[in-house]
Amino acid sequence: MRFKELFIFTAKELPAEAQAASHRLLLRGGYIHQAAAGIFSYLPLARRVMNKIQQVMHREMQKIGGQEITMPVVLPADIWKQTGRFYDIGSEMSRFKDRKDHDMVLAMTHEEALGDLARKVIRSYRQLPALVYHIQTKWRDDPRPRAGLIRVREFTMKDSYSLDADWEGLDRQYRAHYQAYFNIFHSCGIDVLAVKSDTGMMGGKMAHEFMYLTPVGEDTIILCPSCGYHSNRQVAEFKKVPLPAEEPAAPVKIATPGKKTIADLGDFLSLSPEKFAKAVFMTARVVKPDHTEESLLVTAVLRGDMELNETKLANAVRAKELRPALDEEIIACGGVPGYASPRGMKNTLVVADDLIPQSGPLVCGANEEGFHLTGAVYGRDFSAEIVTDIAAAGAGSLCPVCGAPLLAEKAVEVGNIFKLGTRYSEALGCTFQDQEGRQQPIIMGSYGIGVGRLLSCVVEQHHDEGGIIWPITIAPFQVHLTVLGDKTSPEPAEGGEELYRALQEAGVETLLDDRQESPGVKFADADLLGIPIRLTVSRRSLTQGGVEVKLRREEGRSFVSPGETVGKVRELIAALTQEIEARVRPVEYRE
RNA sequence: CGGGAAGUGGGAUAGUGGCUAAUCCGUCUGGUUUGGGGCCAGAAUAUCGGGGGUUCGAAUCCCCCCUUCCCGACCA
Repeated sequence: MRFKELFIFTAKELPAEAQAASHRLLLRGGYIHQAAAGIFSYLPLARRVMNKIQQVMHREMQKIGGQEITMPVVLPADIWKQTGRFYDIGSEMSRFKDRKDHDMVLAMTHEEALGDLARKVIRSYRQLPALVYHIQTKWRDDPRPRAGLIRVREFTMKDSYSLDADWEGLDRQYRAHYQAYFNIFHSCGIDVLAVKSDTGMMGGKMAHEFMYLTPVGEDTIILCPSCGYHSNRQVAEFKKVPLPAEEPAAPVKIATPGKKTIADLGDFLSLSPEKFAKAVFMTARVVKPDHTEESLLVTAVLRGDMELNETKLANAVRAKELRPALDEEIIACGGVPGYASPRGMKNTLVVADDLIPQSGPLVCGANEEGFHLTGAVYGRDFSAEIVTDIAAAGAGSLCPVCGAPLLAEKAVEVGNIFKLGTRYSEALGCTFQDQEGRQQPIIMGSYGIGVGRLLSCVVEQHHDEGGIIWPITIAPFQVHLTVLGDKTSPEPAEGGEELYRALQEAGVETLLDDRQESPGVKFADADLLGIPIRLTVSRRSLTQGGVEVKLRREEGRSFVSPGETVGKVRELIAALTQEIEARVRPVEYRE
């Protein structure tokens, strides 16, 4: 490809809104163009990178027996009604009516579409197991797109779906994906961590997320530096240390005017936070079996030194949505905001963290303006309908495995795998006939990777001040050939053309910068675009033996004769490719 | 959805009631230059996000709306 003919523009300056490095560099390098919030066009360079990423995906999917299909982006709403997600999912899913007044949706994922397909195709256990995948557009009307391609509304996802006759089969496909996903990320040159995660709107039995650690991420990962335990904060466990046993005394009401927070109370009573029981009020939206919804005030009781994990609480009460309760809602159920406790409240579901029953006497609200209660004991002075783990792990919490202090890191979720089980097959009637002639639900799994998000994470990991530094496996071109010519000395231009032709014939993907620009512009653009192997033909290079060879990531440069250049380039491509592929290795599966 | 910020040629900015809306980058034409965004000369491109209002006069003040970004809620 000749730079002159490339459909691209590069920029020194860019819109002020771009913050993340990948966003800035992809914009400046002319890789992407934003059409609206979270909606992008992909220009030739980005398209080429995505094609390469997709090649890696095809290769790894086919290695584990995946067959490529394509499912539609516009789907009939009926199948989404059958699984219930038409009702469970809010405005993140876009709906419309076609000209015949049928309810339609834009696919935000394809479990329903695949289920609909599978129930028509699969008849017998002889057709199982099966694995199909596609690379297709998804639309999720996210309330807050951000950071370029990291979080968008329209995006391309590689999603695969496994169909099995038994749970062992699902387990095999799940583990096969676990390895295949590491292979994909390693082939693209990024390091990820697989963490156990919440199943969220997908439902199902188990899920892992593949996390790329970066400060621009929005998820929080809890890590143990000592034993390697790691988990998404949403589901992270940690070791809770009960307080030393204490003689329970009778509860005493004490005046605490104006002391509404644990910190204020702690100072006021000279007690540390773990001596308190705090009540956190959330309003949950719960979907009933008839698809109607009801609101419910949930009173979460935690020890004063702990924070509420909303995902854990939402799962404990099976809430579709959970938000902080308004004061009016608390008052309506008999609570006094700032001085509230489960004592004496009505019409509320009380959920206590599992540490609460193991705690001795605690200070809690008296449900009376200006008063707290000391010496409150679980079971005697207050109780809960549900007792389970609802506390959030954070930096400094203790590792559930080895007890060392945990770390918290930001991360981007670049992929996920779900053991769906029979959640979709039962709802949609995807059954097969087993060896005994009985109809059984198909056991499903689903597995996704966001292509654009992966691309931008690669940029996050591989860039410097000047621009991107692509891993050779997914670079838009392998070689960036810069020609510095001038009218009085046509030799560099001629040499460049000749070399370009030779590289083309050798099958090397080459971008030839044949523009009439100053050397500074050309080198700056080459740094920005990030093509890994750099060749320069100039008067100076010709006097030094021929062609200058340099890697984007290194300062060092060498000279080879024009005749040796293609061979040298092949050598470099092989070495760089091998370097990346050496990262592809078996990984240990961990729950 | 809550909080904050911003919309001025293609991009980045200046311009807080008064002349023909300014500067840098980019673009176009001609010339020059070719090892790190070079130089000279000339040119085109703006109903100042949209609508309404106040005023002799509005990019500037007021009201409504739209869009984008950031933080949160939410989300894979």
